[in-house]
Amino acid sequence: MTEFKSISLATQVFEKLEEDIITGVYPRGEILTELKLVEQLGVSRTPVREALRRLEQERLIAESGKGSVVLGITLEDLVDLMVIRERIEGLAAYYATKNLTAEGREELQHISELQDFYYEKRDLDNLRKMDDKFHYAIYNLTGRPILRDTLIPLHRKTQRYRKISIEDKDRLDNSIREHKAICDAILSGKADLASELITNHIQLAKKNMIERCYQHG
Amino acid sequence: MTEFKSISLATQVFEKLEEDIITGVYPRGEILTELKLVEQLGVSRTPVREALRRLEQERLIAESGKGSVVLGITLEDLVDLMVIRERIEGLAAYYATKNLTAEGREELQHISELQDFYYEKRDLDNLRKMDDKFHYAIYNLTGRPILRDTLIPLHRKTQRYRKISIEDKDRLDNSIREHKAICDAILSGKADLASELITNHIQLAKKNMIERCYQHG
DNA sequence: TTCTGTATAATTGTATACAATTATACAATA
DNA sequence: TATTGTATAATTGTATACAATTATACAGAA
Repeated sequence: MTEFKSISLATQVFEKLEEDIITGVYPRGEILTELKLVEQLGVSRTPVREALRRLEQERLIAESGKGSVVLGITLEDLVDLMVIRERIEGLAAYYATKNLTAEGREELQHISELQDFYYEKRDLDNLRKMDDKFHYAIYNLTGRPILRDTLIPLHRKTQRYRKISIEDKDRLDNSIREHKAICDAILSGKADLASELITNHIQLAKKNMIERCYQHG
Repeated sequence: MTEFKSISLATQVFEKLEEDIITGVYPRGEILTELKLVEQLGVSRTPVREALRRLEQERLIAESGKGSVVLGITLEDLVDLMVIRERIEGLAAYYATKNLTAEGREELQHISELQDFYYEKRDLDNLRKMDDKFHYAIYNLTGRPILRDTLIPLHRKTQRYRKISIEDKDRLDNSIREHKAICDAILSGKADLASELITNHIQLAKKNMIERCYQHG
């Protein structure tokens, strides 16, 4: 049986605001007041407040005397996000390889096939989602909560700029090739190789993102 | 004039619970229900709930159907916390050196002197607090929010095990010496040296913590 | 003008009532 | 005994009233 779970309004509000802040719908500097969000989202203050406290904890907003100010992700932040990932994501790939389970193997293969499927269709939106799924799968397969919970927000916060990056066809092609190579390394138990490949992958992604985004911005 | 700021109950509850979970007052696996906390802390459910949502975001607790289950920090977590710090804290020291301000310089000198003061008095509790202050000062001096906000929780979560570690006199002595050397490097503008020294510092701290804590636990 | 005080409005902080959900105990049934 | 259904209790989810705080505008004094 499929697992059902009613998602609380507080969580829905959090996820919507998180997405909108990360993708820039709410620009840096904008003031979010509880009342405004209550009217805008049609829920009471309680779930709004809980969402705001969680966003604060993620450093996506900050209290500002009057309302919460949106911090969002700057280009300077992007550089740091990628530099940190560059330094620790190899570790995640290493552990994922060492702790690979049968289900993990299947999951990675499934993601790899889906990636091909969306690539054939030139479906950029879903390809970006596959990038999420691919990296999240690795984080989860590590079996190391600290590593996973450190990396997930770092990856998620790059979302806005990744979107811009994969509009570059060359980069998209390379990215998919790199994913495949990493996948192969993990599935064949080559932990050190997986680590090295993912570090290179992030380095290349960083380079492309920064170049393109500094032009756009 | 000194800056006053009334701290909300929600924040006080959060900080107390965070500390108690990290230091093990609430052991891993314990169930926290809102009602229990309301009675225990003498506040209403609203601030308790906000605190719980923030703790969830920090992955110190998790929902469990019935109440929130305490996750806390395991020894395996400790290893990962230190490995990650080992890989990125050098970057923080580098930026702190490059972006050093007059106030930053004063702050570091002040912390260094206070450290000597408490060392003379063999005041372990305050010495641990100086370790916090020293590392937080560096994180803040980077001027890089992502780096700071990634490192602060990683450092804070090691608290319980650091306490055990500095009961070892040799380790305490070395730790203080290492702090001094890092401080000197930053103050004299040697960014690469500061980076290298702090990486070694964390590596040594990690080694000691793990050895001692695996005995204790 | 610039500063200071004060009233007012805007906003957040807290408590609590009630609704909805979920777990639990226990009886009834196969 | 094992399983299912149902009532009950425990718990969380949400809305809202009221309190406290904070920002703002504006008048009056230096």
